[in-house]
Amino acid sequence: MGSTALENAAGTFATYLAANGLTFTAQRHSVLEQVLHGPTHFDVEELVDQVRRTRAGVSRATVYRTVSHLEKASIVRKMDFDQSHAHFEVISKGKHHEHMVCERCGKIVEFADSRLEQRIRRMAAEHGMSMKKHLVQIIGVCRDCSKKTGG
Amino acid sequence: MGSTALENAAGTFATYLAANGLTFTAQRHSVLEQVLHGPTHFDVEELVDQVRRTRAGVSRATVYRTVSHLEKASIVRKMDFDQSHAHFEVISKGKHHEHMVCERCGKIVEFADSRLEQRIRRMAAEHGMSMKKHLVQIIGVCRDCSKKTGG
DNA sequence: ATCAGTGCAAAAGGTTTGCATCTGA
DNA sequence: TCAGATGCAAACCTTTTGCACTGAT
Repeated sequence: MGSTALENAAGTFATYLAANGLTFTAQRHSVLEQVLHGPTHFDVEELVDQVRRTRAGVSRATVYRTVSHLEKASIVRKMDFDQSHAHFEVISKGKHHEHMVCERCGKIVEFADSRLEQRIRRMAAEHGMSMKKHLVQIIGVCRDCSKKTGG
Repeated sequence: MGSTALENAAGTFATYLAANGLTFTAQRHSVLEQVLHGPTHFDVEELVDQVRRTRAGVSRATVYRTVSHLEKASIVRKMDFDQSHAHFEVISKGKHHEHMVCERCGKIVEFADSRLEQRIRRMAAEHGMSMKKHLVQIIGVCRDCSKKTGG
């Protein structure tokens, strides 16, 4: 299942582009490739660096524009972890999950809990909200950091 | 209990300022007052306008600096609803709550659910995370907007 | 040819900061 | 008095955009 996920995503992106009369250019290939090979969580500046390391000649503007397309194609998802800059997550074909963020080391741990999800759906329903998406974040100090200096 | 909450918050702020060798200036009074009189959720630009309406001569910089102090004093709390600009919530002495945001009209509804909180505490514990705070957001279309154009 | 894509540099927004001046305990 | 506070404008940072040029069909 190594390159399969990549091929799938590439297919998804190609479909999205075609459906919108857009072109799968070399630059877009580069950006997609780096997004899929890189960490699950990233911000655009990191991505620009990554892409530049691999392929010279992709401008910052193009990276931003491509990420925006990847978002529309549901290959990445914008996360509002921080107000200062955008942060994205590569959407795995896996299950929905939430996030824990360590405020000391910045590590992000994913978790899922069906009872939690259930509760959230119920709350939305009780308030007459047609839920499009939801977000759960736990901010604290992770196990490793607690060991180092105390929780 | 009308002005009591205000007096309490003013007291809290005064204590915070004193504890840090800072001064409770006229400008800081103005900003605090507007924060307490204004809506529970606000962004700085709105606050600048509000303060300006009441008292001329409070600069944007001072409003930003004061809000930052209010945050440290735990009178307001920064919310990461949106990556484009900071959004704050006045911390009521009331119970903890989460938020639902309508993506059509921007309305924010607060809700609380002990089972949800319980589940979150459990998840943190299971992952060895010492939780400092958490965040739950439900994004969707509210009842009113659903009525207007369909959910 | 034609229409989209790209790069560059400038523009845009929100937020922060340097500095000279003012002020309150 | 004198450290802290303020206002202004410039600086900052991330993200977006205008425009002329390039490229693929």
